[in-house]
Parts: sequence; structure tokens; C-alpha cells
Amino acid sequence: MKKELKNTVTQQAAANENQVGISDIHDYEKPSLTVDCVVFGYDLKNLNLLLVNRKKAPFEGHWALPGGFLDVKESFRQSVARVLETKTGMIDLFMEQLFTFDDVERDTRGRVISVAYFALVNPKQYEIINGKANNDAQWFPLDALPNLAFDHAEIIAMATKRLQNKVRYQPIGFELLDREFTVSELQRLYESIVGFAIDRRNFRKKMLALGIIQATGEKRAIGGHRSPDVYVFNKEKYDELVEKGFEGSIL
Amino acid sequence: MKKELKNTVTQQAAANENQVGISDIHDYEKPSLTVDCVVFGYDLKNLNLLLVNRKKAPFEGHWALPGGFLDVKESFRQSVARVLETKTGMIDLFMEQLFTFDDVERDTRGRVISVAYFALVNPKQYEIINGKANNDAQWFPLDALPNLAFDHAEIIAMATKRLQNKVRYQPIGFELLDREFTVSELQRLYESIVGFAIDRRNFRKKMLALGIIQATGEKRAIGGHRSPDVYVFNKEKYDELVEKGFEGSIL
DNA sequence: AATTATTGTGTAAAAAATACGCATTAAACT
DNA sequence: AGTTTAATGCGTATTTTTTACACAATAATT
Repeated sequence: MKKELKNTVTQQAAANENQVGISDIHDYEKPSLTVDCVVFGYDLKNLNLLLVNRKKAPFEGHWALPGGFLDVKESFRQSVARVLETKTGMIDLFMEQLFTFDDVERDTRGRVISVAYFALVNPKQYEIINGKANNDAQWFPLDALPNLAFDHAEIIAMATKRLQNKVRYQPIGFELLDREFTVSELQRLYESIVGFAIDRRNFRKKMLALGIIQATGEKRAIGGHRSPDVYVFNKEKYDELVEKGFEGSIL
Repeated sequence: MKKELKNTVTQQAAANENQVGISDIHDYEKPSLTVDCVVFGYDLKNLNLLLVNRKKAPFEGHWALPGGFLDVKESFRQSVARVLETKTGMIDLFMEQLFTFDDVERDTRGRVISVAYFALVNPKQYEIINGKANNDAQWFPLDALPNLAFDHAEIIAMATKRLQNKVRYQPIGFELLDREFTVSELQRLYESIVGFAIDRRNFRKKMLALGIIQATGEKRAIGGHRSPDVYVFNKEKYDELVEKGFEGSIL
């Protein structure tokens, strides 16, 4: 009944990161555990996704979700945070567990199970990453993604759908926009998430009725037309509604 | 950098099932992966949960969710199905992935990560299980659970909340009721899930309007009052609505 | 001063959710 | 056999929410 295992954690970690062959991985390995994170960013025009370029096989040269091997001593959140900070410099992101992907064939190197998270980030706060020496992390518009490694397209599809559903019964935006924003900016964010047009006046009414946004009293001069009022999120009300989800829909 | 691992899969499986001590588990193990399943049953009166009695430490004698070690060659669904069939005799249950629990301290024996599923079942189809020789599987009313092993109370709490949310935007019942049922039976099921009273007449209207239930033309004689019409689910319509989730709420 | 583009506000119509009245029927009880 | 009891089937009124849309205000540009 007993079988000797000779591969080590570090070897398997390496296998996961794909620096060695799969010869060490045999039928009686334990599954390897990785984390992958779907990072959504919004640049006031499009929803974008943060991808990293793989330097090694398999899928060398392909783009993939930032992810990595789970250290046995860390939680998933810690693991995702570590990976994101290492590969992209981002810290303290809003993140949530998405799903655990377990298809037996999802990784050619052996049994690799991936716990996927998704995160929301204001890319403005991390412009640096595109200027990093090793340009291995890059933003892609959600509607123009490159070919992806492994089952990452599937993971992204699920994350996108989750975000679309989530936004309908829970306020979103805090993490994706600047501290100060206009109602139109918030609306455009919602529209790029759900993918259809929302009535301007009803959207404003709903947001104000919910109490999650608060006028600062200032106006923003963009020119060519009336200057819109500037708002900030009402953090307490926002969190309160996030907590219980709000009744009815936004759209 | 490399450390030898001498414990085997079967040893770790055993550790998971708690037949050996933790001396085999040291800092450099890979995390162990288990599946746990929250099985909801409905007996026309209460929502019940299927629990199994632990025969070994830790938590010997405590009740726990049916679960077990993930075999490296099987998917989660296969693993859960295998565990349920082995421990309770149940097969072909409706099931859905719930969440993956990764608290570093959730198992005293080492790092054990559990992928939790929840399932819905009509207990009538499996009455045998309570008569099995080893009476280690048993139904408990959801509102009168015993002390639970590990973080299983937390898992159950999340599964219950998930079911309550799910039922509000997706039809439920197919898996929990007999093929033939009355509107009141369906309503009582919904009420035991969400935990509050629903207006009888509005509930009926909603269900009929959705088209998910269909009158058979027969009536059921229960006595003491008018005999209710008997219905069956309209499988196509039901699946169609499950697919896209239905707009608006049931309650 | 007229034009253009976008903003802020208000109101009306449509749809959905909620509340509730009442006649019907199968058994139990005088 | 008539009366009572308890749950059922059907219908309608009220409230709330969602959706549609009109119009004046404002900051540049022509």
C-alpha cells in the first residue's frame, strides 16, 4: 500500500514554476497547489486585465494570470499578495476568492490545482509596473486579450461573469476609481463592467438614494460644457451595503 | 534547499482520516487536500444536514461533514461522489462547489486545505442509510446541530447562506422534493430555506408565472380540508431558468 | 450671440412586488 | 344531515420599484 515519495516540496514548486521537467512527477504525487489572480483595472475608458508573460515552458511566451505555488505556511490571501507584490509591485488590493480549478488535465506537468482569486485595482496607483526593467507584467483591455496559458481563459471568463453579477447587487467602484470622481465616471465604470448602456438620470438617482456617494461641493472643469459635481464615496454607507448586499438592482 | 519527504500519500491520507499521529507531518510537507460536503435534505418539515460521526481523534465522537482525502487522479466532484457513496450510499446528487477553506490552523494535524461542496438530496430516496450497521451517518435538523469538528460549523454557515441567496434568484426544489408535490409543499421548502413566511397566494402566482411547475390534473387527498392539486416540475423550463438565473425574486 | 456637448433635476408611465378578500372543499364534529 | 374547521384556488387593489423621457443650466467653441 505504501509508496515512497522522493520528490521534495522545492522540486515540486520548481515543477510548478516550470523550471524542471516533469520526470520527477509520477502517479503518486500529491496534487500541487497554486494560486492565480484575475486583476481587474479601470483606466476611465476600459476594463483591463493584468497579465504576465511566461518565460518558460509550457506556454513559454504566452500570457498568463499572475500566480504561483502556494507555500505550505501561508494562506491563499497571503500567497496571492506575495505573488502580486513580487511580479507587479501591487500591494493591499481588494481581493476575493473566485473558484478552485481542478480539471485533472489542466496542467500538462501533472496534477496542479489552482485556487483563483480576483482583485480590483486603480491602475493609476501603479503606473510604475509598465516601466519595470523586465516588462513581464502588462495591462490588456478585457475585450482584446492575447492567447492565454493553461485554462486561464476559462478562469477569466468566470471572474468576469462573477464581477458582472456582483455589481448588480453590491456597490463596486471604491477600489477602481480615484478618491474623487464624477457620477459619469462612475457610470462609465459600471457600463464597462456590465456591457450595456444605463440611463444617466436613473443611475444618478439610484446612487444618491443609496447614499454611497457624497458631493464634495467642488466641480470639475473639463470644458466644452457644464462642469460636473465631484463626489467621493461614503465609506461607511458603502461598507454597510457591501456587507448585506443591497436590495434591488442598480441597472 | 531540498528536504526529503518520507511520508507517503497513503500515510497522509491516513493522517487526514486521523488514523495516525502527526509525527509524520513536518514543516515541509505539501498541503493536504480534502473535500467536505454539506448535504442538505428536506423531509417536508425541516431542512436537515447529513453528518458523520468521527471514530478517531482529533474530534473523536464529534460529528463532522462527510469528507475525505482527495485522490490525485480524481476531480473534486468525483472525490465528493466517492466519499458520499462510501459513507452514506448516496449517488448522483446535485452538487456545487462552495468555497475552499485554507485557514492555516484549521486542522491541528498540519496544513489541510478543504474544498467544500454542498449538495441537495431528497432523503426519502436514501432511508436505508439510517439503518446501516455502522450508524455513523445521520440527519440533523439544521437548527439543532451538534458540536462539530474542525471548522465545519463555519463551512455549514457559509453553505446555508449560499443556499438562502441562491434560492432568491434561482429555482430550487427539483432535487429536494418528490417528483409529485403540492404548491404548499414547495412553499414550505422555500420557507425552511429562507427562514421567513411567504404569502401563499403570491408564491403560487409566481411559480405558475415562471412556468417551472405543471399541474398533473390529479389531486392529493390529505383530509380535513380541500384537496390540493398535484404538480410536477417542468424540467425544461426549470433548467432554462437555472441556466440564466431568473430576473426578480421569488419572495 | 449662437452652437455644441454634457450636466443636474423633475415628472410620468410601466412593471413588479405586496397585501388581502372570498368562495371552495374534504374531513371531523355535533 | 347540517355545522364547523382548516387548507386550497382564484382574484383584485395597493404600494413600491423600475423605466422612460423632457427640459433648463453651464462651459467651452464658433
